[in-house]
Amino acid sequence: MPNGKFQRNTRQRRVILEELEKLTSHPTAAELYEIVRKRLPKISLGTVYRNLERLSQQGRIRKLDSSGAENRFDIDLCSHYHVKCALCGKVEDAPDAPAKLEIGDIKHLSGYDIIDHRLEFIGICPDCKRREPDQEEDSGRVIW
Amino acid sequence: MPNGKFQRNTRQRRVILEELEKLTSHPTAAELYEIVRKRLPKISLGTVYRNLERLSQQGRIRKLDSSGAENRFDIDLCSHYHVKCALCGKVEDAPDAPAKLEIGDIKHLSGYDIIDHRLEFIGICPDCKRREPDQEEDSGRVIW
DNA sequence: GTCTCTGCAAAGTTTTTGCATGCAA
DNA sequence: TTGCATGCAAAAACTTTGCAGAGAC
Repeated sequence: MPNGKFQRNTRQRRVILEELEKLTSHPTAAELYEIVRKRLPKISLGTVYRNLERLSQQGRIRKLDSSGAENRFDIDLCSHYHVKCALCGKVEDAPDAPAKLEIGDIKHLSGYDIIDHRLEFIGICPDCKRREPDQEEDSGRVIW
Repeated sequence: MPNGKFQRNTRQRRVILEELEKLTSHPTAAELYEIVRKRLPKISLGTVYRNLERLSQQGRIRKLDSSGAENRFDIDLCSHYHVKCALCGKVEDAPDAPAKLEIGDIKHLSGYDIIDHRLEFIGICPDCKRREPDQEEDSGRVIW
């Protein structure tokens, strides 16, 4: 998939990609910036954004921003689903649901040519379950 | 579902909800602001945001922000799926896929207690198909 | 040497918030 | 009257961009 433009292989881009690969959860740009900064203290947030954008245009990573103010990024090795915690906002990979095949077969819908789909489960993660066994009322953290 | 707080039934909130009900697509806060402004010229963007937030906490509408910079809002009459245009970013309702039952049965996943799920199809809408029969390369509008 | 990428900082967007006043109940 | 909601404007949060210098090839 030609992007038209020649791209340099910079240290910054390599480190960003490497750190993203290490993570099982999917960080926001700011979170990734903090992580990358441990290895490249002088890197700027702008560079992180620019690389994330470029990598996602190349299809090497994917923008998620499934719910919440900030975008999150994911290594796009193969398509898969996500689970999101309704309380803390964390996003992790979910094992492929059996529904995958069925959904993947849909090519046309409401006049649209379907090229992809995204399935996200919303729930309470183990950490949050432990932290607050049952928590209702408006906590100011309703994300969806 | 108690929210703890007494809520007034203001003209602004009513109009926001009414206009949202009229739409088949799911607007951003700014789009809705422009629409509502035709009926209430003095309403402020802040009020639209505050009401959208409150309504979504009550569960009367739902924040989508499925992909893209801005959040979108949807009347949450019953749960359903969405189709999003990869080119123009428009979001519409999709007919329930047969997969629904299957997916809905999943209650636990990766240690999470699942309380909901969201399925979004990504494709090219009829308008965009007409406008640019086939369009690749970086158009500066890659949304996902 | 050429041309892309970076760091920095400024600017742009989207969303939230403080405060005095307005208005529903 | 009470106190939540509004309008306005300022601030905050997140993202993009311009530019001169650095670095990849």
